[in-house]
Amino acid sequence: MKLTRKQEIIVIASKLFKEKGFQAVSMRDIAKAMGIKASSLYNHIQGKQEILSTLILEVAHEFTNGMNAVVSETLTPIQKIEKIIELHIDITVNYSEGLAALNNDWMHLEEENRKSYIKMRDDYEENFRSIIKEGIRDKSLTNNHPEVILFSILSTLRTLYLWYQKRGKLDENVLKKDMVAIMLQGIANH
Amino acid sequence: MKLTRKQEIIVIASKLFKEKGFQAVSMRDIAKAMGIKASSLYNHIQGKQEILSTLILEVAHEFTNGMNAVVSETLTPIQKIEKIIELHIDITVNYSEGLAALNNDWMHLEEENRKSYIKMRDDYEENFRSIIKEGIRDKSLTNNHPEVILFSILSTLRTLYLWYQKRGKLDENVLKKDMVAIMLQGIANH
DNA sequence: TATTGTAACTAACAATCGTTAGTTTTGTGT
DNA sequence: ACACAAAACTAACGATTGTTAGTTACAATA
Repeated sequence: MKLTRKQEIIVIASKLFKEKGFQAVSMRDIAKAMGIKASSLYNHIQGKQEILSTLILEVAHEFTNGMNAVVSETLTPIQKIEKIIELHIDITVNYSEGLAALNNDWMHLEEENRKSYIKMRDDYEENFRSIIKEGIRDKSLTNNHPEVILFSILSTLRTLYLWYQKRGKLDENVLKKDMVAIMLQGIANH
Repeated sequence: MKLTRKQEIIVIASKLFKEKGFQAVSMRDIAKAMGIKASSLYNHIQGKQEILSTLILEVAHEFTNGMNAVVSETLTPIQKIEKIIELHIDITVNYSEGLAALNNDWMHLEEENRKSYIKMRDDYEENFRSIIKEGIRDKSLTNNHPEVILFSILSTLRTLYLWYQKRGKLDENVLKKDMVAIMLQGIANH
């Protein structure tokens, strides 16, 4: 499928953002990477802020939709967690650069978009938290502090994009299997 | 203990960097937070870059020294991993803002400092990797891909600073116990 | 061939950036 | 009261920022 010029700009900008961060990339940097002048970018986009918000909100919606799908299924807490791990891996593979922007540059979103991003993130975490608490209640999960469990898993899943590229040789399914094993069973042999 | 004016600047700047990132904080922002003019900062520091490098390299040395101490002790791989978790928690508690800079803004270090930071980080990871491989060899650790184990643990430890503040009520020792349990035994009840 | 829309261009804007030079204020010890 | 050092100030610099206005090149369509 052929990209529109606008999409091309967003793809190229996202790669620069991932390397240097949103604030360190100028419109002239983006233009140079496209082989055009900075002012020409404005034939296709409204401004720098639009690039960032498009990138981040697209990924945020992927997470929200994915989580909603998981929640609405009738599964055990552990099965739901496995689905969530799968969701993160899929998004990491398909939206690596957007994920970097979401993790590192969300605070540079303008007021309105920042608010709706934070809302989506909070809702996402709250759904995840509920699943964990449910698992602790029915004794399928260990009785550790739910907040520590939540952040341990989420930290790993959220920074997967930093590692996935280096591990290109590692198959997506093998990665999923190992990650599920490590998070559920731990790394100690017993 | 009383801080020098230089140290005050670095403390205040680090808090701003943690919120907005290095590039989004101007010397005028830092000065305003200090209640002085931007040019007055130069009576105490060489420039913006010095603030960043001081912050990051200080924390990086903490990690290096801590890891060297762990490696030189005669402990089982699992005991070494516990020590490393402890190390990260300690650094998180004492250098929260520097840790944020290290994680998010290391790429804005100038050539020489960036190189030495990367060297320290690579050495750190290599030491950690060796411990994990040793654990897999002697069967005290599960036979998952060592790289996946490494990144799972390190992701959690490295982003702890993002969560620790919210969980102020959680005692440092309880946190350590839960994190060790989760990483070693997993979260599934068995 | 003439028209039209797309996408590039040049030139410039006001604002802000890190930093420097030179000067004045403030506080301390004699 | 005086000297001296520390630390603030004002003013400005050249560079870079995101963005706008107005214009030109080019390709497809009528």
